[in-house]
Amino acid sequence: MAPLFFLADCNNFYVSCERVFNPSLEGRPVVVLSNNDGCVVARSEEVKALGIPMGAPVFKYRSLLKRHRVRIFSSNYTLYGDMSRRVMSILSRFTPDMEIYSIDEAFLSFPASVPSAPETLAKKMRETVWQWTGIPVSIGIAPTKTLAKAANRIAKSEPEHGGVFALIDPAGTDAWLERIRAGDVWGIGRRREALLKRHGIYTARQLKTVQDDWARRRLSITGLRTVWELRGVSCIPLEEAPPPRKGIISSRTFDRCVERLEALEEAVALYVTRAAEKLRQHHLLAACLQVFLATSPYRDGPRYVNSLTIPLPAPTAYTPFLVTSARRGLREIFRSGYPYKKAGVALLELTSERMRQVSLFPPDSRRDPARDDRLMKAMDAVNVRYGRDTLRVASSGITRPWRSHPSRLSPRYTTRWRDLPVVV
DNA sequence: TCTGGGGTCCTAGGACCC
DNA sequence: TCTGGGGTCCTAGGACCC
Repeated sequence: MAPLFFLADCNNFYVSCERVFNPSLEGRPVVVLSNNDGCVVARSEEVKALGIPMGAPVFKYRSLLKRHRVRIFSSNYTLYGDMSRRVMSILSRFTPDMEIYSIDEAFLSFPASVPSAPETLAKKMRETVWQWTGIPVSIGIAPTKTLAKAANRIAKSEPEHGGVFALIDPAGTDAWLERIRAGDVWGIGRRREALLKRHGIYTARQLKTVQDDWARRRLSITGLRTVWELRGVSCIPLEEAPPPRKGIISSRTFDRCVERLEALEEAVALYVTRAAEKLRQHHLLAACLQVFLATSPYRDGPRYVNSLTIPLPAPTAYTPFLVTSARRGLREIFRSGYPYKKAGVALLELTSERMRQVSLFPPDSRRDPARDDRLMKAMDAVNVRYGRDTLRVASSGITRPWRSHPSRLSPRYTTRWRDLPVVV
């Protein structure tokens, strides 16, 4: 008997996090915005009903948001990350076989023999998460991950099922797949949906019956897997241990255009600082650094997009060296006279710091890497204790006029003492 | 004039996910 | 005026090898 996949997915996760600590938001329209307060990235049901799509640019919907008195929040990733950890740790009590798929979703697998009534088990999971965190979760159950995703969609869209839905019996599954658009299937994005439409394929049910060689040719190997998974053949296994990370990116859109090289250099130095912090947090070293900059893809006028990949002489996590390399790279690709809207860096070719490759020809034999490590440890420790950027490289700027400031941030209720909610 | 076959590796770009 | 950020994987094409 094949195992069953459960997909537990938090409903409107960011909005739900805000509501846990601010019950006055219950039953009212709420959105959470992207990094620059530019786009809508989470919507309450009331907002979905207004027809505001995911990713909607705020400025285009300003009047609609205002008219319906939508409560607007900047994204508070510190809060969402902490709430996510709580939800995941509760889910993990139900099975050791769990894959955390994203900040608000986890796949869990059970041998088909174990849950005699999978829906009952799922309802128990749901109730526990709700009771212990206040976050509503929906759960889809099926013999493949792709079908579990589809089942989850049904659980969410049809509340009469109590937030849990199973697609287990193959005969019944087809009738449900008939009602799901092909573009809503996990793994079918905009481009593939358009291609499918051109071939008369509109529903998940139709997608399931395409010829294998056609799917392989037109949708690539990943698309063929999707088709098989819709048929109930599991092709995408549970990944319990997260695969090693391939890269760390840090980038930001500016809230207005930046033309000066000096400002871009500051921004890039800051992004490198953030990426290097993450690198050390994961006990990794980078052997390669990429720096990129771009004008706005939305504006008319001259466009310029470029990037440069710089191999580093030896794998490192030493911020000052990474900053110097990135700034040098930036100066190479910078062209004056363009209104830049975005810049960023990526750290690539990551290796474990325990496997440090010693160079036969160190770039600077007078430098002692052990000393650099100690300096970074000290800097990280100070910044953890006294707050981010207490110690930083001067090249990342002092006033940082190019930086955007989210204006509708909620308190960090669960991770900062002075933001702790008070019950009166 | 006529110019092989088989293989690996790297990169850029595309597509997808949340 | 104002449009997110951080990831992964796949494919095609070019460079290179013998």
